[in-house]
Amino acid sequence: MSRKRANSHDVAKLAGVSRTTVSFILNRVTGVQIPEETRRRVWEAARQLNYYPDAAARSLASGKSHVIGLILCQQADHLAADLFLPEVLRGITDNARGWDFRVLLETVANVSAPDAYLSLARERQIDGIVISGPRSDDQQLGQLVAEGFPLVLQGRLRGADIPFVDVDNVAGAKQAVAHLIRLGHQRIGLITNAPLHYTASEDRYRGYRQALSEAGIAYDEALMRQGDFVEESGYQAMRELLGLPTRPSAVFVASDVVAFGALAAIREQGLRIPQDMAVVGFDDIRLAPYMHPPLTTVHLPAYELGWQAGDLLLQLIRGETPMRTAVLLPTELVIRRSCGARARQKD
Amino acid sequence: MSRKRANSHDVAKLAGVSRTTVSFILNRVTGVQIPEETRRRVWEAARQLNYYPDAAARSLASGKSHVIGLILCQQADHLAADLFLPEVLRGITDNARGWDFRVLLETVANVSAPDAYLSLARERQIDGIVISGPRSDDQQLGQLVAEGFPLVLQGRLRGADIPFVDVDNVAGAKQAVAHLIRLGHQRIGLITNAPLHYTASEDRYRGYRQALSEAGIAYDEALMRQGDFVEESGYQAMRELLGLPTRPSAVFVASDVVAFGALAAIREQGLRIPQDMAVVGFDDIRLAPYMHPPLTTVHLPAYELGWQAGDLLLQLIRGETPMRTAVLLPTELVIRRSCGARARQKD
DNA sequence: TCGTGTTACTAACGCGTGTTACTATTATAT
DNA sequence: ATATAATAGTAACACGCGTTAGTAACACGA
Repeated sequence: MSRKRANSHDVAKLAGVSRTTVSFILNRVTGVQIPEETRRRVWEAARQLNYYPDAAARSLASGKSHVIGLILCQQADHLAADLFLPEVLRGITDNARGWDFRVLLETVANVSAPDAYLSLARERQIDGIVISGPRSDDQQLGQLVAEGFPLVLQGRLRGADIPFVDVDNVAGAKQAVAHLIRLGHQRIGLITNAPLHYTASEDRYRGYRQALSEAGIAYDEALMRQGDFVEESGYQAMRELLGLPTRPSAVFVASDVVAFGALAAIREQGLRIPQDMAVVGFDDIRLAPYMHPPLTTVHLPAYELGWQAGDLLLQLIRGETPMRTAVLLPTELVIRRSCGARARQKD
Repeated sequence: MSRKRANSHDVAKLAGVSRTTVSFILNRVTGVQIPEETRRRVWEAARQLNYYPDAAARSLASGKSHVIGLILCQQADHLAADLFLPEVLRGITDNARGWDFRVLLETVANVSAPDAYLSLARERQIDGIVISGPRSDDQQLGQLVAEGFPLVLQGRLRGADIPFVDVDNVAGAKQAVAHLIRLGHQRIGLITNAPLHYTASEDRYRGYRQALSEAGIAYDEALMRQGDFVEESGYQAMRELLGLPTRPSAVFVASDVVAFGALAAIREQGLRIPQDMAVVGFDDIRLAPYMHPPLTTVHLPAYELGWQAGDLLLQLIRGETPMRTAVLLPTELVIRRSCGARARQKD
């Protein structure tokens, strides 16, 4: 028993064929005629020698690494508050696995660093890249796009014509606010999920305004506050809204995590939810059904988001021209107790 | 302007030296004497040609991929409930980056699949591996260990002598329960974070029993329930404890997520926390300070966990013999409102 | 018998780098 | 003047695979 790794040459020798034939057979190359018996012999030899083709040699020869990069651009705090990452990861790795691709992960706190992830592409370590939470001030992004490197954004970037996968934030927010209006609310506050220069944040803000507009309710800037990803920002924003001369009767918080802080602020004032203040969130994090009260919120298909991003990217890598390079996934309003509508106890 | 990627040969030509010299200079090989002027010329040529060494060729030649694998073995539901993944990822990628290593991520729902991640190692795609949430029935794991492949577990596996990084679950749980005892509680319930065959779960159970034992309180099996990662399991378990003829006056829930379900169950019965039922959790998830009431819990250093796992693995890859192959990170009890001790309002 | 396919392969090149062993030149010591 | 050592490199092999172009053997119809 040799201690050394077997290579395709060893397999070829044992099977009594050439290395070329081994390659043809193990890679299931089509258009080559090889009798079943020979194929069997080669497979058996490979099994016997415990042969695994060397990934580096394969990449070098084929020019493809069979790896895609996933870049997380959120800064530390925001990343930690992203409760969907596990699902997104699962979605993208599941899809990649189906095409024999692997996923390389990189976290990038500072997008404007000279070489945060560009070298991954330049060194040919990856065949394509998914960028989660892209920033418009990202120089490298523009370069990669210009070079025609396969690239998909997870989260939209306004003003750039780059393939992306995102949730329909406008429609989702609109749905949430329309629901509150339907319940009779006229003064509806808004706490955004993040500063408005984030596309998702702006979109949810738009949805809010559209819903108001279509119901003939005037937009009142006094009722709007900007959240900042984390619970604390929701807590603070809500306190401000509660301190208003005439406070709103309902509030749409464009992030469940931020809403979690808002709920705490409302309870702290001794107000009842939803009687004194109705709340609708966004994201439908796992904890939402168990909040106090269970949170009405807009469901976000996290797994699907990752899966679709992978799908789109792999199409680009294969050189296909996808029918849609702009994928907007639908959301769904999940009605629980915090909005005041009748609903089941949990979930 | 040539459209093709530059390779080291091109750089050599432009700088007027041999390819070998280029390699020496760009890789900062020590023990080779080259005047500053030549070095400058080569660096300049590389810059000018926008040269990035090919990762595959480099791996093939050196036998090292400079990539480590991170395998997430939790099944879908449990993975989604793992709120620390982003922090752990950040810890491990941060560390890896410092040594010029990348992180390849794989999710594995079914550990007993014939080749869930083994091929990553066999194909030489990675130089080492971190396995998060290892299972004792994992065949591949044993194989890798037997082959001497650099491997670190994140989460302990009892009965196997494999390098690991984990949090000190026993001490943490003990600390939590001792705190409740100090507050005067005698009948203290336990809801585990997961079934007991999970090492972390068993350890926290042990810590619970140790604390009782040292206080001279008899262990009462009737007060113990097994959680199962998710909120719902905590909700159900708590309902059972509340249905007991004489219910406990406090409960230690060995997971904040599970505790979140338990809190909902307690409130549903109209009981007050902590007056009617004190609660201490485990993990210190971000939402803990904003729960109703803010949850007293055992802080878990997630970033550090990832960082240390990477550190240990990279030592093994470098062929060093780490001074400790068993890393137990300390926890810290964070006192908030749910336990009934006096504390600041938030955090 | 000759030419044309068809079947079942193989020889050999190319991918781009790391690295060892070796050389040519110059400086220094004897 | 000659031996020795330091300096500044280079030639050439190895890494393991994918892939193109080509070939030997045989069948078969004209």
